[in-house]
Amino acid sequence: MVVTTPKHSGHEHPRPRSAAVVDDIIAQLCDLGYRDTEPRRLVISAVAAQSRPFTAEELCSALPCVGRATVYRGLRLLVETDQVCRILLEDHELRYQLSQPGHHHHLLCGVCGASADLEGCGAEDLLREAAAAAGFRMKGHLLEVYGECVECVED
Amino acid sequence: MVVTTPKHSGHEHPRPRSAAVVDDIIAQLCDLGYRDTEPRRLVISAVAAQSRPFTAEELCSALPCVGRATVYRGLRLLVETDQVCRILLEDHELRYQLSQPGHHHHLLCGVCGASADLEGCGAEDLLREAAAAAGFRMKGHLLEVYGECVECVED
DNA sequence: ATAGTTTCCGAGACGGAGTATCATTATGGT
DNA sequence: ACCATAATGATACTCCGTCTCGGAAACTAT
Repeated sequence: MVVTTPKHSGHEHPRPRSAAVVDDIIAQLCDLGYRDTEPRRLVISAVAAQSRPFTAEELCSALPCVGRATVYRGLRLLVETDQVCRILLEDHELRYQLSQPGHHHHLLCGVCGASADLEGCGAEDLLREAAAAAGFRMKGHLLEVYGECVECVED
Repeated sequence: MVVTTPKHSGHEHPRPRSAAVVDDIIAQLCDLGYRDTEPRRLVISAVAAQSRPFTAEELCSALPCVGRATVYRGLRLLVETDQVCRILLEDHELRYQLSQPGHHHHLLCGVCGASADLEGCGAEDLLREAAAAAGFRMKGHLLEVYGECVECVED
């Protein structure tokens, strides 16, 4: 089942099909010196098939023929290479999602579990200033926004 | 009501007297229907004695004569009653700190581990707007700021 | 191709962090 | 003092992720 579930947004450059996504990511990993392996492809493929932020264990269940350690390793590699981002829910549950590289935050729906990207919200500068006012040099931050998405608000 | 003078004689910390802090928190808990117990006082006292955000396990080590489960329960109670706040480090380590009640964020120094409160930074409104622009109704958020504190920057 | 080198895999052991269980004890209202 | 019940503490357990290590697969050089 190759289902590319489009996300909320409007202007979207045509998302390659799942197979292409896998090839693309594998290519990038190869450039970094990592090998092109079957289990790795399966992990990437499963990640790409998710329409919602997912947990590592969910991924393991979705890949019964791939070792648990391999799934975790693959996931970690994808996070380190900025192909997948980590999402922290309100209850501190850790989830993952395929992401466009680059710094961004997430709007997370507590009802349906959907996530939407939030970019260029300008909060960074504000925080850096506020931190500086306290003699603090900001070097990073963690930000997740919780609430309800359009569909769930309407119900 | 009996006000037990806590802790065996010894060194005092330069902050408001630990005993008073303990009595105050215990009083609030009693108002909520919780009992005034010795282990509970020990936990609160140990929490109040910390000068930096601490982990639950650190607290357990600091209280060898209090059961681990009791320390965790006490900590959870303090968080639920808004006496103690949770702090999430960059590596996702969970720490705690005695806090003034009310919503606020933390500036966390990655060098010395110190934390400073950040209030009224205005980021909330900005986020709410940005979320609304995506048809998202914001109901909460998680925000931690990482960097270096004054002293550590100066070194 | 073939051999050699190195990464990667998978099964399971392991470890940290927090919760559940449950018999026992302590607390506080009467 | 009595007693219902909240709290404690030892420990078992779950969950999630990493580590270990022998064997397999993938790239490299020949």
